[in-house]
Amino acid sequence: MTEIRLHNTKTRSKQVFTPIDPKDVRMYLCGPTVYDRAHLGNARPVVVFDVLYRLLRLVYGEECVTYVRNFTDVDDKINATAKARKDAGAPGTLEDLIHERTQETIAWYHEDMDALGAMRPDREPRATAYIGAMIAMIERLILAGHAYAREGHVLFRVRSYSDYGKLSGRTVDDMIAGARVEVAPFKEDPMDFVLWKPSDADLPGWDSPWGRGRPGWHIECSAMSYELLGDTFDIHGGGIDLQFPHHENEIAQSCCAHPEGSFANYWVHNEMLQVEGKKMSKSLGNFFTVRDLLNKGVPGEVIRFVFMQTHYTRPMDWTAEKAQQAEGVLRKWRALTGDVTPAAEPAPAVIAALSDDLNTAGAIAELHALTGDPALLKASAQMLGLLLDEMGDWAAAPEADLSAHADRLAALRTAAMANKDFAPVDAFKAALVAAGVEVRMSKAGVELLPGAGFDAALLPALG
RNA sequence: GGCGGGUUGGCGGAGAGGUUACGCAGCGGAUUGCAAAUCCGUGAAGACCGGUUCGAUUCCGGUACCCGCCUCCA
Repeated sequence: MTEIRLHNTKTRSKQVFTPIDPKDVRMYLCGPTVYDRAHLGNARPVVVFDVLYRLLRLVYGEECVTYVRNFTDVDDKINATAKARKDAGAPGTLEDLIHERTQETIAWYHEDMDALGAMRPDREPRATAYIGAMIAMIERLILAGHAYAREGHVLFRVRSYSDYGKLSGRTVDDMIAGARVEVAPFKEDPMDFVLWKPSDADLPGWDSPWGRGRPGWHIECSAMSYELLGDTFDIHGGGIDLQFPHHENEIAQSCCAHPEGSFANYWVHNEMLQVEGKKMSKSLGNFFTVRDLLNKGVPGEVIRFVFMQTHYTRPMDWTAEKAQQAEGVLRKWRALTGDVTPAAEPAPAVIAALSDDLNTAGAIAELHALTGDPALLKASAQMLGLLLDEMGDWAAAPEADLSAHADRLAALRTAAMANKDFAPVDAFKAALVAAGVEVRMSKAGVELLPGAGFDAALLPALG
């Protein structure tokens, strides 16, 4: 069996991956808050963990891997959008409008991530469907002395969990020193975080032993992973920005509510995305969504390829130049493998690269070495979620019958060869090139191919 | 202030204590009326200062610079 090694944030080292049960490998990824279109940074973990999912399925068997990615559909930004719609006169209750908003955002998310060649996880639980499980977990925490209710809130008692801070390598006292935590009079300790908070009439809420309210952000992942994967599972993933406080809090909640388990054995974090060397942010004006890129004509496959050229533990810089280069490579490979039947197995070198902590850049380097064997190239690329049949429309040559132009060019060339005046044939060729046609003239004849920027309207007249 | 990551050839970007990464671009050649495409070949690196070692870009320490998190932004 292929040995997979992963960088485990928990131990800060690359470790051999040993599943709890090779017949049931379980992975949880923190998914999006569904308040709007996913931006490009949201797509990075999706692609990273899609590659890991594909690798696990290959190594352990397709039926032996369970991949869970949640939708956070309880959020103030969602509430704000719904409220704005209601204030603008939209029909339905606030809850209806919230549901409407999250439904449409989830549909967008699926569209956009599908375009990147990301497989859908096995389970995509919505937080709102697990409120009961969250309340049950909070009650367990209170019972065990790890949480306390105050003024309609429930807070996690950080000092009650001695391992708090272990994942992110900090201690509670360190953090108090930096002290950028919300101070609330009802907190026993400034580091204590919210498990449950009260909702007023303008906010969505659920009945609970502590009154009508809504869950804090961290509890949903603890509750859903417990319900779907159990008290101990294999891999927990997400962006490195989630390491603290989100994942730290998840660990505290899960381990205190279910001390019989050990929660996630391997923590895998992807580094952040930058755009042209800078952090993507609205204030810098370099903020854009996956949909923006797709609409600009950047194929999802190109985005995926660019992502995969950088190791997931390194910051990834998105640049227009990389996208252009990636497109060129993919175009070439697609032309090479177009109607080829993929080999039965991907190349061992590609699997070896992936198995070494998801070395996608190394895997792509191996693909370059396979151009002499299109069937193997195709099988290997498809294992990585590239060169898939369903995502190749962008690379198809535009349909155009250029035979009349080819004949004309051939005639002009024949004449030029005879009278040594190449000006007319050069002019005609230049016009074709300007229309996006690739012109190939050899001693065998003339071949015209519609290229990437082909525009039939620009074709030269035949007269 | 606390914690963590990074610095590789013109550009992007990996692995490995000693042997060609790879891709793009460049250069030379074949081919072409000229090109394009294709094929063949090729130069080019490891922020800085020390240490360990027969030997370090790869291990250790320090310096500089960059970046992320500590603000429910992946």
